[in-house]
Amino acid sequence: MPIIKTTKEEIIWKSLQVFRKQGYYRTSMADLATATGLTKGVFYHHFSSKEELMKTVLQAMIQWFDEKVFSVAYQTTLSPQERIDKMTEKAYKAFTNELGGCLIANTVLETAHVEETFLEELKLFFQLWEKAIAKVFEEKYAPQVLPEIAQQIIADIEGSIVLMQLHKNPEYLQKALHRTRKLLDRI
Amino acid sequence: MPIIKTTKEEIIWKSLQVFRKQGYYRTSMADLATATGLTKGVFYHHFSSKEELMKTVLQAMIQWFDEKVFSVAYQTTLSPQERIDKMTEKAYKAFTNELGGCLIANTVLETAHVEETFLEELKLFFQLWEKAIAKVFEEKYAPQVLPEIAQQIIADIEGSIVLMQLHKNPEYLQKALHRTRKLLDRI
DNA sequence: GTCTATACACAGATAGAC
DNA sequence: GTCTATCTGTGTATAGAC
Repeated sequence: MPIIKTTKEEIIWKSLQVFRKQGYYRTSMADLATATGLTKGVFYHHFSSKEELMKTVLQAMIQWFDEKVFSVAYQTTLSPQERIDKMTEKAYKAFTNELGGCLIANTVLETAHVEETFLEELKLFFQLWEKAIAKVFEEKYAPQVLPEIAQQIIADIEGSIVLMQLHKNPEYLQKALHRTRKLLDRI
Repeated sequence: MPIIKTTKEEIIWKSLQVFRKQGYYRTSMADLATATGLTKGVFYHHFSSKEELMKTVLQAMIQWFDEKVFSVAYQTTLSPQERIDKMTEKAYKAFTNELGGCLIANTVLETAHVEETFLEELKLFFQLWEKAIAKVFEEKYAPQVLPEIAQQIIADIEGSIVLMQLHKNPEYLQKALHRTRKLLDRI
């Protein structure tokens, strides 16, 4: 059996960092090859196209969030406050690691008006996020207002990430997450 | 005097639409030439580079917002409620015309980690926006909390634009603007 | 499986005719 | 001022040696 130096997992994870920093269109296969220490030839051995790679990266990102962040919402042995704090902490780390930012939101603004290719994955991410928030808030808010509460929280966080990126200051995100917590305490 | 078929103003405005739809990196000079009905040669006669064109476009966009939207905040003959409603209406139209979206936020996420080129313009936009909101809310909130109120409103709106773009549904933005109004009524 | 070399299209930008 | 033609670099993707 040949020794595999770089696993597919590692390629995906490193590619994700590059896409998140540079965006989809700005990132070339050469950039990705450099970042992973491979050649373009090897890259095309693993993935048939840049588009397929991006889809795989997005799916990996969504799965990671689902397992590590959104899943906390369903740990009903914890109180809503405890769940929000735990989710908040994990989300904060995820959105501020390396240079920071949310690959999903970046990709929405970059591609949504240009191609339909990634729409399904992008929508799934926000759908899972909204459901998780609704689960945590369901004891505190009426079912009719839950969707808008969740959308407000997501919008506040994503918008704060824009400001965070612009000013290179994580405080913007911190404050948004704090506002989320207050929405749970208020009633 | 030769007849100028396409004025610089028109080139800038049409380029803005293309940049907003496709993003900075994805947009080629050929795309811009097609959109304006000119040739690349003519384009480079007016602008020395794609970068210079983009800066000009961003500045035009900021000036437009400043004159048409943010200026309403300082019309102190109107009540805060009237000013918010007027600003909200204008902002809604600006963010939903054509395919919709906010060129400034798009450009932040696309370029902030890649190059410093447009940082100054991008920061100026949010600075002017924040000041305008603070002006409208100054009678209702304490000076210490005004910056965070303004940032929360901006974040909510920009995040809602992401969701609007993703689902191609302006209702997300509408709801965010409605929440802004409620922040003014609440106290 | 991993490399080098390369095909082919298109990017940004320029030259020079009219 | 506006066009056509073109330069040079880089993009995605592939072929074929090892």
